[in-house]
Amino acid sequence: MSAPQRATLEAAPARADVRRNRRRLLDAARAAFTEGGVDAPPSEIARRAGVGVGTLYRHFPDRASLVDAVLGDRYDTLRDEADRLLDACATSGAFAALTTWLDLFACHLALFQGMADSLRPTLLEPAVDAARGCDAMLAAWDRLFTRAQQSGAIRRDARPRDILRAVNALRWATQGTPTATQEADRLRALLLDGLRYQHTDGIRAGR
Amino acid sequence: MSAPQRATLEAAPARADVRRNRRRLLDAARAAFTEGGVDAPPSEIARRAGVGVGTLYRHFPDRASLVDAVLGDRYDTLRDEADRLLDACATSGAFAALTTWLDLFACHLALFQGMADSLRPTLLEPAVDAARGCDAMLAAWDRLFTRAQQSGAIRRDARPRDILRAVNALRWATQGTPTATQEADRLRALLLDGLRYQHTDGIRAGR
DNA sequence: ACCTGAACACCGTTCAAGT
DNA sequence: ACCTGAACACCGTTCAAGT
Repeated sequence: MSAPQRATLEAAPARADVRRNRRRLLDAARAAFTEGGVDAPPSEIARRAGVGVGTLYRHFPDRASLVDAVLGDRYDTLRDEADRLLDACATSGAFAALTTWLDLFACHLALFQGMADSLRPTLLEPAVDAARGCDAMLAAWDRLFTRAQQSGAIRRDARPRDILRAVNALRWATQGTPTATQEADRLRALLLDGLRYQHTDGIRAGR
Repeated sequence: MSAPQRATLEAAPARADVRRNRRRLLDAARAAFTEGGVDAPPSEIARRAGVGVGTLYRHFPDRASLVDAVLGDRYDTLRDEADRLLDACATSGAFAALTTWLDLFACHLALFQGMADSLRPTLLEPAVDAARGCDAMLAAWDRLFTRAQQSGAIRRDARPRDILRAVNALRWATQGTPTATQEADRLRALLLDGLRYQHTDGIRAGR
């Protein structure tokens, strides 16, 4: 009864000026995020958009919803890439598919300053956040990861969500430095070598 | 001329009530950190200590100095442990020494909530913070790490500071969950396997 | 000298008034 | 319905007044 109405309202707001405000807010937020990271002050975003702060809060009740709206269909794209790479496993190998996708994921994390912090609760298990439109992506990653395990490309005693959390964390570790991306890549390569390390003696690393 | 005076003043404040206030502030801060993490509000710390907020700021101008004061000689202890383990390399092996020390480091990071965030700038290179009394520890870690590289226990294309940043980040990734320590241990073990992974074909992991 | 806590500055969010 | 921005709540820091 009310479900279709809500869907319609969310998809296409009634008035033209409301759509225009939403568009302006998204553009302003993207610009502010690019310059100051996802923690850019609401007042600045509203000022850039030429609207009052109240309008910002009316359109996007909390920061997560604003960030997600700016991100748009990025998570869908990442899911599609994961599915595409799953098909490519047969020819290119499961490990290559894994690292290729994680490069894309790392690139996504580097979009704005503060993305790693923003995503941390979402990647926890059980997730603290309601999943922010990235459920499908996470599921696709799980499939890709499981395939790599089944093909013997990576060790079996690792969990898919762990790796995402770790990649996110390694990005966080280097943020704010001029060579952040380069250093995060290096740390990720190290982690991935650990992931494909095959134990020959049954002894766990560490203690 | 003025250096000895300053040292004397820092070591033993003139008045008894000043020493008492400092002691109370440290006890209160430790308690507040334990309950609410290192970001515990100054007002709460002052209230617990039974002093005004101004007294807190007089004794500890910024939060980093308060955290470091509460930490006390922990960094010296960690440095001593690193030196001790350096001597033990001959008998127990360099890799075991490395992982043992990193376990201690990880344990240190778990002392209070928010420790990872607090330490991140300090572990950057070039360090953003003035080194917070952990220079000696970092130097000792460098020695332990170099020894492990020379003995062939770990790969040569890794940097000591990288690993510390990564271990810090992996702790950050799991903080706030009931099984944070356990999960951080698991991720660290993965990273360490990557660290001792010896390339047999010259091909780097990932692209 | 040192301590106090009101005052100040700042920032995120809400909501009464206006269109 | 939606928009505005002053008002509110909150929190970290400072500093004039007091001891």
